[in-house]
Amino acid sequence: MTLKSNDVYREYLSKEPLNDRGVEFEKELNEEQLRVVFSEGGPCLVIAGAGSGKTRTLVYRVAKLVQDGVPPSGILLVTFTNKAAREMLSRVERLLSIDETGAWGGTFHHIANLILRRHIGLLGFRNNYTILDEEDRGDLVSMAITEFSLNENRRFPKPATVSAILSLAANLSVGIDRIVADRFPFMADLIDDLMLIHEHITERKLKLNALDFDDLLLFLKRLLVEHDDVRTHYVQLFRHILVDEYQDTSKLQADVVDILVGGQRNIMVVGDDAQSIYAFRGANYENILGFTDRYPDAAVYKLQTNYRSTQSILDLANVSIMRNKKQYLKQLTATRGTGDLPVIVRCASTEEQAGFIAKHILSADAGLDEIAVLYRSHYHSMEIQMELTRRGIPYEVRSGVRFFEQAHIKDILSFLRFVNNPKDELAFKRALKLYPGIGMKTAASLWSAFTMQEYRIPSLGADGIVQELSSRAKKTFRDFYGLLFLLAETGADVGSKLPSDMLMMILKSEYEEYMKFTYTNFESRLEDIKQLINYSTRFKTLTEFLSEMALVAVTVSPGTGESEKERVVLSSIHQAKGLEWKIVFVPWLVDGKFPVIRSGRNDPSDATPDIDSDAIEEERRLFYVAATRAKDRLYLSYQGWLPDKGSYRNALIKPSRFLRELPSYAYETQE
DNA sequence: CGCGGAGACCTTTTT
DNA sequence: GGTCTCCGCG
Repeated sequence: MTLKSNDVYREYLSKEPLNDRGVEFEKELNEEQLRVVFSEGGPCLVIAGAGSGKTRTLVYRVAKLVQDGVPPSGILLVTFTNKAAREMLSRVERLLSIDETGAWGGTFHHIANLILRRHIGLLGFRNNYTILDEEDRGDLVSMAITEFSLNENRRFPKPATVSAILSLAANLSVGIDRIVADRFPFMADLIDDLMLIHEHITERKLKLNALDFDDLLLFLKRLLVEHDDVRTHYVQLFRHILVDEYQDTSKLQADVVDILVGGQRNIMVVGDDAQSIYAFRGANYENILGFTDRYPDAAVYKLQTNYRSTQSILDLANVSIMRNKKQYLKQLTATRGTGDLPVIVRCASTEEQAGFIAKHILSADAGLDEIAVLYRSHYHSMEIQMELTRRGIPYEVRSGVRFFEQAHIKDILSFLRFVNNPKDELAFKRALKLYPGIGMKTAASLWSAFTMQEYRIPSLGADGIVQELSSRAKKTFRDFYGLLFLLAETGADVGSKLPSDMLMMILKSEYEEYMKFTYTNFESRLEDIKQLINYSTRFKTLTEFLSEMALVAVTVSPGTGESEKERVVLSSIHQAKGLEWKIVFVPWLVDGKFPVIRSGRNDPSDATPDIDSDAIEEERRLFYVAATRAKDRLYLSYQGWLPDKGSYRNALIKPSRFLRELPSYAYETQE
């Protein structure tokens, strides 16, 4: 069946104009996009190039569904970041001139959490479970390593590596042995130990009543597979499922989606295989390549018109990505004309590069908020930050330390974490150790005393277990315990006290005194905590607040000009996905830095100086993502000299292979 | 047993 | 820069 989309669209509008915004509809979407928006139910795969308006298409699709009478709560919109979800839903709201769509929108993890809170009892957990972040899981792993003395005879990989392996196994739905064989062959002799650790921390998490990020997805799948009634409920609830950035979904996530789609098969996925940059985390682009095998009746649309960049920028991106073997062929065409050639800039040093960027920012014919610096690794931004600060250019760093992951924020949150979930040993110890005179040992013995009281705060008499402590420790434990008692005072229903009130109580307790005493940067810590309290006022329950802390990434901006509206954005390329700026700088295009060469690979059999092709292809896609963020101007820069580790001299450096492999017609050079 | 200081080491990307 | 480890003192 072929449809003349414009006709359909006109007919549709004549019947039901999209309020006063119908005009926007016509202006913004092209024929192909309209066809996607108006496609009748059923599976739908949209393979769309960079800058093609994928998000817009999804937004309009959701709006149309709502207008067609699909209850908003029957729409599940899965996006990559919570921010993207919020933005998309608010665009739908504006489009329909309503206050709230009521659609379910968010990341896989967010949605999993919403569903699990209601049903996790079926899996043996309690619904006040803690969500563990990467650091917490790393701690669990290292505790296991210590417990089994795995470090004694040989050098054991870092907890983060172990964690990554476990995570990949979960997300790709395969055994640990497969992951090790495929991606970590040099660890083949450690498989038994890895299994041991895995089993151990799985048990441990059950005891802690805690789930890590992967568990959220893993348990959601289990819940849906094992409990027919729950599955039926959500399959019927979500009449339409839309997934953005499908190229970056993992096997596990695709499985969950396939289950939720059920018999209705109203699924639409949108993605660009050329922008798959999360394989290291278990993204599996078999999902997008194999979509039509799983849904043979799927309608497939290719969006190849680019509305963002000039043709010169696209040409450079296209010619670069052509070198990748694994891809759908797409030929992007710009609607915006040729534009200026991208510029490759050779700088002598890292500092000079920072100077160059700052100078061009100042002389650019664009607002500061239309300019971004996108880099491969966080530390690439160091000198640039310094230079921008020096010249008083306001900027905002979007990568790096997240606000809620800062030690002092996690410190104060650990009180709440514990009150919310009294089985959370990690939180108990973390909070307790903040008090002077309490270290590892004391915390551990107090924990075992506490667990004897069956995890109930009010039932524990503080004095009952402090007798053997030093007098200083005694006093601090009484303080600590008194505070917990106060926080949990309401007894049965912890949720009846507002999170912000609880944070205030912590601050008003002796804790503030200790903080003043312990930290030299007390003032700035206090400032952060006040910000946290401010942020927390929008949450009514503790569980909701803590979930948000765990699942939403808000980065700390050490940048200058907090109050300025116009700020240059400094971001990792990963975090810049889906965004666009008039002018984009990509620094550190240096051999070994971008693409990254993992020097830490202790694989003796890996004698090849080259990086394996899968990894290099992912790096190239990353380069592609970076280049296609630019609308008008693209500056690619590298340093000729870099400080060499181990010697006093600077080492001569080659430009990145991504620059060397470009044909000379694709760019101009500048010193 | 807690804690602070000194020095080494390492830096991919993140929900 | 940030974190981890070791050491010596109270």
